[in-house]
Amino acid sequence: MEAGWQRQGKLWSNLKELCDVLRIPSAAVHTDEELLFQHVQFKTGQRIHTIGQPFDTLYIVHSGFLKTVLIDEFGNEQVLSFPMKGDLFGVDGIHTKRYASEAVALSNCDLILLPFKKLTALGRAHPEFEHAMYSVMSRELVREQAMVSMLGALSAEARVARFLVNLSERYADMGYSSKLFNLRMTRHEIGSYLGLTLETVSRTLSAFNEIGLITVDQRSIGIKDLDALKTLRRLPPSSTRAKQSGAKKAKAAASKEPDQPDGEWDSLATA
Amino acid sequence: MEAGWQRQGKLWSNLKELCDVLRIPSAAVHTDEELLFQHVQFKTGQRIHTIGQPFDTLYIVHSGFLKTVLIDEFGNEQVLSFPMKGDLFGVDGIHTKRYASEAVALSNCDLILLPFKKLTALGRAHPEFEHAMYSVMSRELVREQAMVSMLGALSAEARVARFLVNLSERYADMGYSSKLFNLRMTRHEIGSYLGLTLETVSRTLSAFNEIGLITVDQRSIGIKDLDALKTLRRLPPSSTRAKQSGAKKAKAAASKEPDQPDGEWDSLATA
DNA sequence: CGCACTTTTGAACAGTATCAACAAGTGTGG
DNA sequence: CCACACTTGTTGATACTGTTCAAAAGTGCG
Repeated sequence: MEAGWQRQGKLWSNLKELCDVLRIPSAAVHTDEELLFQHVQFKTGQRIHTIGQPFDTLYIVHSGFLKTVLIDEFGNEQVLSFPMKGDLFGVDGIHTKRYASEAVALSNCDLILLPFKKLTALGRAHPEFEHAMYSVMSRELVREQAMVSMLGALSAEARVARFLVNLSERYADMGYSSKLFNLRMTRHEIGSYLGLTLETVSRTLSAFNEIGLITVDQRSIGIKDLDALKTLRRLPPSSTRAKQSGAKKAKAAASKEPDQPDGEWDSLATA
Repeated sequence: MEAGWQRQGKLWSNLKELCDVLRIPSAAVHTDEELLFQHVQFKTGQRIHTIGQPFDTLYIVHSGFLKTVLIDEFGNEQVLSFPMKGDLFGVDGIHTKRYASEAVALSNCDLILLPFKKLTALGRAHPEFEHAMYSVMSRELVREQAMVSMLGALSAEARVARFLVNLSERYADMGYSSKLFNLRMTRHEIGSYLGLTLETVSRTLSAFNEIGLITVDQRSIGIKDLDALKTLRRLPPSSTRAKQSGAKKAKAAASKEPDQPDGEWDSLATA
């Protein structure tokens, strides 16, 4: 038992662990740093913060999957992002001192709390940490810009294709299989995220399956032709598709290859 | 002649002026602060930075109008924002140390240079300035989120309407008329920004003009019914529109009311 | 003055949304 | 344990919003 913060099933992290999760260099950080960061757990469906709630802390995903949403004047959800391991969220609360969006757990989650006061204090003590925080916020902004660009210019098929490619790369980053994974969100949520209806998402996934780019079985996705997905701009007409149905009846259902955690507390089992 | 930085037609600003332009509290700032920030001028059409160019400084618009764009693999521009007085841009360069977007002057511009190194140093010396910078970056993120939401959920008419409302409010903030102003960008650029074609933008403006919400004469826009623009979700069918053309033949062409600067160097004439 | 760019408007078409029916899976309570 | 309600996902038919292609007029600049 190396430290007190290991008690209670790892409810705390030190600065080095925080940096590692965020994928920022922790070289210059003193490993003897006393500062500890509290973890907090949420179960599937629970709300982390709501719109208008007073802001004081940022969240870093240690494990699990979430969505952040905006709610329009008539209660319709607009999905903004699907935070997962290593992502920071809550940043939109800094400006008005109130969260501008709502965050909901799509699976059981383990989050690291980063009080904004602590962040600024830390930035003053560790210049390279301050730089890293600006960098992470910049990364978020670039991500949003890419979303705007996608929504503004790409067809439905291209959006879904890029969504799958991004997810695949994200899973690879996290050390899971990039070829076989489960979606943590519904078609409706994907559609909202991509500016499409759930029917269009469903049809597009079916079409990709038909031409052998992927396999689909409910939430289970198998990537079969990553390059095609990456470069796809628009689908060939369905008349062309009808013929070439060959070797692609391999429903992914049977394969039980270990792809990603599905446990009670995602990747928290390493106690 | 109060200070050396007034020489050469106001090429420098102190910290207080910087904060004022950014609309952040400068109360705690020492007015005797020695630090000066260089200005730089760009003429219409000039490029401030390009994609991939090494990043080291942020820009704050002191006067003038710009656009920031992404360029896709085949050279198509995707407009991301239209920075104007008080806006910060270049933030997307922090993460990868290279600008992720390109900024172009739509009018003659006067920009304040904020070297990123200077920003971080300043943040350490003035905690409230550091907080303000986080706040401004958060504001940018919220703005991008609003764009994503708009592109994902609103009809073409609603997008154009909201664009006009935002512009109107922005002009009001800057002290210009919110009821009569000139667009600094082409229909094509507006369309790119809103995820529409230039034809749709043109048609929508014409339709708004027909039903009396605005007056349009090329780049000149007159706001006639702000509330209707704010709440507009979708236009009544054109068959309905045909009848009710009444008191709205007032082409804005004749009115030469002073609305905003159009000089050689926008609002730089106050020397 | 001429040429390139911008804007407007029309007509036909295409891509998605909408509406609807149904199937499969999940949880609840009798 | 099964009946029932509810959520999620698939697929089809149809309508409609916005794009594409095209033509012409207006604007501005060298």
